[in-house]
Amino acid sequence: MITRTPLRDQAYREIVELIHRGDLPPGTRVRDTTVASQLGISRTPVREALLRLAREGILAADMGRGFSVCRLDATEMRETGAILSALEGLALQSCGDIPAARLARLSEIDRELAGTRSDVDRCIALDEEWHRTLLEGCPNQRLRDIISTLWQVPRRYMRAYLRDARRVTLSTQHHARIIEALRRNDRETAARRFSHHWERGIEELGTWLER
Amino acid sequence: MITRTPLRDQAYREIVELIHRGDLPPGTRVRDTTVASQLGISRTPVREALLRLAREGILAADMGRGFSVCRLDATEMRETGAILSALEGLALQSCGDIPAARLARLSEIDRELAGTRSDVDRCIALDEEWHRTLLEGCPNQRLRDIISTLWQVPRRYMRAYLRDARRVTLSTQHHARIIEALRRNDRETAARRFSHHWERGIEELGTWLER
DNA sequence: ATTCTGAGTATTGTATACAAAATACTTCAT
DNA sequence: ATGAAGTATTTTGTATACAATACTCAGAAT
Repeated sequence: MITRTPLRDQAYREIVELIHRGDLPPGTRVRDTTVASQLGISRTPVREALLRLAREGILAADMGRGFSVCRLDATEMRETGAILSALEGLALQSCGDIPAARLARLSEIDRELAGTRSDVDRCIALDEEWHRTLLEGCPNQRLRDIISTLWQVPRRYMRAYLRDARRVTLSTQHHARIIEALRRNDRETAARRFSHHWERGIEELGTWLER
Repeated sequence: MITRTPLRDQAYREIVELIHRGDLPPGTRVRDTTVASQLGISRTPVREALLRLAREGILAADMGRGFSVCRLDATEMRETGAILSALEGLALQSCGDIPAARLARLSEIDRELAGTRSDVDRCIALDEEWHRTLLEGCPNQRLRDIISTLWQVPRRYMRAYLRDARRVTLSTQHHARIIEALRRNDRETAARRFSHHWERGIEELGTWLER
């Protein structure tokens, strides 16, 4: 089956890339004309993508003065963190039994994560892949969608933090303990450890931001 | 402070109204040109509003063939219901103590709800106001925002159900029991009853849809 | 030196134009 | 009548045009 994809979707992905690559640091103004000419398309689909990113909390849209990349803000981070924690918890619950193969894959990701010290981007990608893999079996499509959208927010904070801290604190310990509980099929404990993992992460990022 | 609001926001609200009023029943194609001329504005802000509604799951956007109002679907309803249940639970938890005045207001809404038998729209408005009032003190701005966006989905199902069932089953009993727990400051029980309330509602709508 | 002022430019929000694709309609063969 | 094929008409996605607002920065006033 063939599917033409709208330009706005491609534009969306490109802009997300630009932001996550750090080409557009927090606070930068994003001019639709500039992006449009960079991508070789017109303003219309670019603006549609920017509007979407604004709804997702990545960009700020002020009437009459266009778009800009949101500044990092501890409150916003804590807020989205709390939401993601709850939603990923829900997703984990509704997952059904997690096959051994997937648990093995999770351990595998952790092993690679533990071995990746210097490469910030790789670290974040692996951490996110870990979460995505964990919730792969969640049948609630919409939940998965909301989660992956929301993840864009903490990802920005993690990147800034890791860049700044110069040390990779993404502890794979928590991950390991969660996997351990899942292996025993103790969903209850796994969920509790999962939310604990989130809380610790949010706290770490929060105190760093408020330094 | 004066604030000009973008046309797209006004268009958004108008279209939401159209859908909720039932002028655009599920399955209807929504032509941007038509809406634009109805509202007396151009296609651009209308399309921006439609795109947003598509992201929110109210409209379906198929490449090359525009927008249409989503058909009612039990799975979708259950999915969003589960998410909303979790999120409103989280919001309730992070609310802090709920002042007696607000609890009184909740009872007041329930009283009015119990007395409103025939008017479907009024019922739904009251039910939603009840929820909004309950979570009024939630400091997590973004959470409140996501919740109110997601609410658009169940609202459509409730309307269809109430219209069809001809009887108002929106039991204020559950509400009363939640309020009772909150009066005793027993947040734990309140939260449990709250999620139970959601589950029952979802189930009722689900079985009706699958009739 | 700093703050105002205002012309000139850039950028935005919205309207319109246009080409491609989807839909509706007509015509003709069965 | 019914259905296929081809043509006209909408409608869509995207590009461009335009008017209004916001920014820039040189020069005047304090």
